[in-house]
Amino acid sequence: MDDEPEAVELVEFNLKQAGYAVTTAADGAEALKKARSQTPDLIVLDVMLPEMDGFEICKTLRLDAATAKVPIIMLTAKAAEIDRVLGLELGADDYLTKPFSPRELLLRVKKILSRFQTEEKPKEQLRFGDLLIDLPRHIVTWKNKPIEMTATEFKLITVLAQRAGRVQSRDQLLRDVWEYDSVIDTRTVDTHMRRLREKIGAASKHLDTVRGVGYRFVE
Amino acid sequence: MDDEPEAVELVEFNLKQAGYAVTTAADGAEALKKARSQTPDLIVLDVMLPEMDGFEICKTLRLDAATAKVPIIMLTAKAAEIDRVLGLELGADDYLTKPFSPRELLLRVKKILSRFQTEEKPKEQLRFGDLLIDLPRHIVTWKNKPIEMTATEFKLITVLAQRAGRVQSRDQLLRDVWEYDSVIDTRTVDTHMRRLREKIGAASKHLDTVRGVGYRFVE
DNA sequence: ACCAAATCGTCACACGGTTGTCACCTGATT
DNA sequence: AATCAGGTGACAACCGTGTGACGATTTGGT
Repeated sequence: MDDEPEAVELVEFNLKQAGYAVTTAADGAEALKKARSQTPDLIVLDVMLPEMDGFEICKTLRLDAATAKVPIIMLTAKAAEIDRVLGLELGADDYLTKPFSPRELLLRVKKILSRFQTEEKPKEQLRFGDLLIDLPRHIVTWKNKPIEMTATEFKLITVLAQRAGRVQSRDQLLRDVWEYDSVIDTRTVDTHMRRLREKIGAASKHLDTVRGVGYRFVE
Repeated sequence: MDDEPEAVELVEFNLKQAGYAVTTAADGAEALKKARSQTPDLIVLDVMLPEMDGFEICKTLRLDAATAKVPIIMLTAKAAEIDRVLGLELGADDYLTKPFSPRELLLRVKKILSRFQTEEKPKEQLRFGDLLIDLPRHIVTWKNKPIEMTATEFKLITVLAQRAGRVQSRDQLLRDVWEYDSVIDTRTVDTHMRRLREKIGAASKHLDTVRGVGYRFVE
């Protein structure tokens, strides 16, 4: 999130090289929207932005419950701004004065993330690209649009997503989705997978069939 | 409690800003004395201190019955000290490596305090658009007009609204609204939901049925 | 204490969505 | 070519929920 396209690209490139998943935004409004919908692990925010400046965005992020706890690293040109940036009013977690080296950025990112990862919480949401599974709300959305789904289908996609990457046999799914030692035909799983795929449309790319074994959720 | 006066001031300023009552101490002896006489809710302790170092103070605090149970956050410069700080010998509750951002400190303080103070005060009023639920007054209004409601119905809508967004199963509702290990039929919940919906009229748009799962209050 | 009204839990019924199964088809594997 | 695993369409049974009604209990007023 920056004003100079090259700078954005530089940050993006370096973080991606380091193995982080990166989303960028061209202006403040987009930044807020994306931060809200994706709740990232960390936000790198430039003070200088078109329309709404970084200070405003920072404050707004802190006020929204969805983003209040997301650590923020501010990019600033003036050393004089540092106090304000780190202070209570804005509440950024760290800062970098421009120009900065990619290595420096990575160090800060690593430090912040390692510090905040110590707080572990049971996952209430599963996100894979545009697909979001919200457990307590019992809602699945694709590109922020809700997908109608029956209780069984919801359970099925949840179990698969929670074991993403690992193949689940039909018997395993019957045990975990239908619970008890279901007297149910294993082919029933196929039918539910079909209905699930129909409903989630493009998101069905996440649902792999592993011939002779079972099904697998891929990221 | 720190060796560098500025750092002490920084911590003090930020904690006070956040609404905490703060007492400071210039050295270890003073720290021990104040801690014993005031038994604070939380102690922030720098490892580097004149005369008696933070490790010693920490141990001493733990030995004294008056302060043994007070949570301690240690400030340390060396990451290598972390194990010792959190270990059994010292038994600090959390740590921060310098330099740290004020926000980070606040987060830790909040986290620790919330862990030790199980007490949470729930909101007194819940507002969703034109719908207002006033807990202490035991009144529900829609567009400022009061809605007559029985005690059970009020409890029901309150429990649902307090967990707004999250689906509540019938069993969960029976536990939380009717209390007891209710010998009550889960279908009873349906009946009360119906009566509730009738009474609140248009506001019933907030009450979702999630088939096969339970009910959900939506904003 | 008595009666009337309100409240509460349960039941039976109806309706529509959901579910499990089957038969058939397609594409892969041998 | 034969076989097998999985996709697909259709369908009947079932299940979950909304709804109206009823008796039991509680509440409140006289």
